[in-house]
Amino acid sequence: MTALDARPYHHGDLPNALRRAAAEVIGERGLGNFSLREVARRAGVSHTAPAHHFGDMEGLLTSLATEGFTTLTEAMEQALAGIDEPVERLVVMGQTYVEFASTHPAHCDVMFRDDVVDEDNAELAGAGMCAFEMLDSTVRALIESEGLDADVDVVTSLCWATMQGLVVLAPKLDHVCEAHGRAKFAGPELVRQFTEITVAGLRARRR
Amino acid sequence: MTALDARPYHHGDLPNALRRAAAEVIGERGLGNFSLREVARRAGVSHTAPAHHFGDMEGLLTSLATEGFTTLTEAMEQALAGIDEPVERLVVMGQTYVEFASTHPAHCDVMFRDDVVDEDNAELAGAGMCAFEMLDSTVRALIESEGLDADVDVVTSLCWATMQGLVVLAPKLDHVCEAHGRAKFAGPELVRQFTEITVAGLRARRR
DNA sequence: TGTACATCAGTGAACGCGCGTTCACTGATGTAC
DNA sequence: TGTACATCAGTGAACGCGCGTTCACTGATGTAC
Repeated sequence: MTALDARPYHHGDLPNALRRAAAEVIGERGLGNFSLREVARRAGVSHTAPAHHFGDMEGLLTSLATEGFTTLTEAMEQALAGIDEPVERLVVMGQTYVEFASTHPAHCDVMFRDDVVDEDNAELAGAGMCAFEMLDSTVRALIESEGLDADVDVVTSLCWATMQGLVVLAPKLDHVCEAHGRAKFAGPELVRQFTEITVAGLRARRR
Repeated sequence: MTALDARPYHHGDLPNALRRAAAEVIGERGLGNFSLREVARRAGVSHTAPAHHFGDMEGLLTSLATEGFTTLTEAMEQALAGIDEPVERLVVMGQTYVEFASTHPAHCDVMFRDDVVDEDNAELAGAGMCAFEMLDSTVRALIESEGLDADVDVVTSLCWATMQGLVVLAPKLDHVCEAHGRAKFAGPELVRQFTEITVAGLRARRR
């Protein structure tokens, strides 16, 4: 146990503090103006300290992206608990993803930006694959349980791309709706409609 | 007419040269490492020259984004010439968009990055709206001609989000396919399948 | 047709700034004996 | 239980660099009279 007098020399949980600070910096200044020094400053640590844990900026951002995939996967697992019906699972996964994107924008910024992250990092690839597999297995379950005539990869890609696009376009879509004098979209409801249209399309093709 | 001796003091078409150079820089170093000085260098002009045309970096990138929307709209108009059937129009629009994204990655980077561009710029907003209207009117035509029970905004959003997501995820999807030992996706064919599934879903709901 | 002048486009030196990196260092912790 | 030493985590000064901005300037062009 450390004494209570002032701050100890060792931070105690610097890696986590740095990730939190990094997310903050990305949120406020954008990835374009990201700097390791600013992150260190916010974590209350000298500007050379991060190197001990992450090497350089790419290392820190890779770690942040990995944390993003892990957090997303956990949120999905929790939201999906007790839900077995494949279509409903797809809806909930989509809703969780859209929700995650709005509460963790900095993580999202980094998760799909290969130029800023080490794509070959094993942990990152594993965490990403893990999230992907959740979607993939649900799509497979849907296709098999209903005997649909569809390629798993195509449908998985369709679902993922749709959610990804929805997240990216959300501000723009709201903007357009405003210009058209219509109400803004409610995220979860839009996800449900997207999913149901897609599933209806797959079922229709089976006949 | 200027004489042929050496380069003239005035560039002649600096705004265009700067946009081309900017796209080059973004392509090679990413938006994160973008710099006005590097752009000026590539355009063969002093580093203070761009200010006369674009003010600052935001001005130049806003102009690049506007050019992106304009180019995209023109490409779509050309590709759609003579095609009247709404579903086929949607397919071709999607294919043109995906194609555009792969041939103009730098423009795309900038077109949907509001943090780097002046969102209130009238030209940019107009060019963006113009592209959006093409999609929107086609979706409206589809819904009306087939008497579908669907909200125009929802379907437009669905189409746009799907294409947007496809573009962003393309490298990642290819990567996953490789990992699964499957062939990579062919862009245009995937767009067609996505569109047909969505349309089938809309038709199924009408019944 | 000529001249004067305003305006526009581009130059290049100078500046201050924040950045990443390197370096020699110190403080804390764990482990071998 | 104690001591020595290696290792790990963090410091802070110094560096060189590319950046955007400012400034006084020059070269070219267009227009009024």
